[in-house]
Amino acid sequence: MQTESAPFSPPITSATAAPAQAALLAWYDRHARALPWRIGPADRARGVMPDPYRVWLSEVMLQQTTVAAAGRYFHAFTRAWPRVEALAAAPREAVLEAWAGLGYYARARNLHACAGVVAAEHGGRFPETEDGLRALPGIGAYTAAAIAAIAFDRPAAVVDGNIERVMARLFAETEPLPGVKPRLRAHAAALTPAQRPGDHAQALMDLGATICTPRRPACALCPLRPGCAAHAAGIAGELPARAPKLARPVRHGHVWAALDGQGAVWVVRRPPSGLLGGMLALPSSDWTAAPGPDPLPPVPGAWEAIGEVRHVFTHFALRLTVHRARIDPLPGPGRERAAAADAMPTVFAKALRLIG
DNA sequence: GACTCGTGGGA
DNA sequence: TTCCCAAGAGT
Repeated sequence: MQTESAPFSPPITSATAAPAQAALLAWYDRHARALPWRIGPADRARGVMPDPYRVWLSEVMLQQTTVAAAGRYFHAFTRAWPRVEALAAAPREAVLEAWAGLGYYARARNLHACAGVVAAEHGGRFPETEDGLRALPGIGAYTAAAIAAIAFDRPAAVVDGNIERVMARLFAETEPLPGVKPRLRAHAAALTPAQRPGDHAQALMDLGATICTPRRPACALCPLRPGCAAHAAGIAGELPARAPKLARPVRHGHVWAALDGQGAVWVVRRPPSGLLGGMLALPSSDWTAAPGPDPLPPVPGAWEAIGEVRHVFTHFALRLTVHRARIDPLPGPGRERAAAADAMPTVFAKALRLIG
């Protein structure tokens, strides 16, 4: 039933929330992105609901991560572990290896821990309430609300970066992030409908990803334009405001690639928490602020410095001097080089590419 | 509230 | 090249 939305104009209030919600859902019915983990609006209207396991898995993968990057990993994970019980039963090392390259590795550690709790303490079923979900490892305020809304159609106020941006513009909130977050959350909660809350949340995220974009928003195509205070003021593209960001320091370090005669490379496992925690790696020095003299290699040998790898983490940049030597037999566990690169965080994969 | 914690793609 | 930042969580 396609109804002409009633007129609404800024500021959106309880009196005009309903027309805005209707306009948004009508737009979503026509323009929803087809995503591997999503049940589209047409199927949902027929009562088809998504698998909570797949919703959870996708939401964790999508934390601070693009849809394009998460897609490949989503297919690999669902193929290897189709259900939460299978993921819970998998060795931790296998899960971390499958996550290698996707970043923010605490997500993988928490993912495996969460699967264990759901399988062991909840009979393999995800809790349906925000509070129940929020208590699980790796599920914070956003992810709990997203799963509750998308998987269980609960009217939870879902607030991610997209929705923060949409709310900042819709209500012309000019105070910078992160201080303005509580106000944006309140707006999102007030706009959450009792009907189709899952589609509403996904509609706002799609709108933020395709129309209400960070730069040069396509306001001409936006179903919420009639009620958008920022558009009315001509400042949509400038919101949300953000606190100025700090410079990124540079750190320096060394990695050693010990190779045997069969093309295997010596691999180590990093400490279980902290940066790249629990991940497979090449032996490396501490990473320090100044490029001091070459430290002692982890084993004696004919080490040769063959180049430098540059890599950027969230809060610092890294320059690693890469050393190579023939060490046979290896001093510890080895792995074929291409397979090792696939199982390691990107900074070590770069070093392995360098040694050719 | 302020830090820590990855990566790749686009402008 | 450089900057921005994308479906945030844990401490």
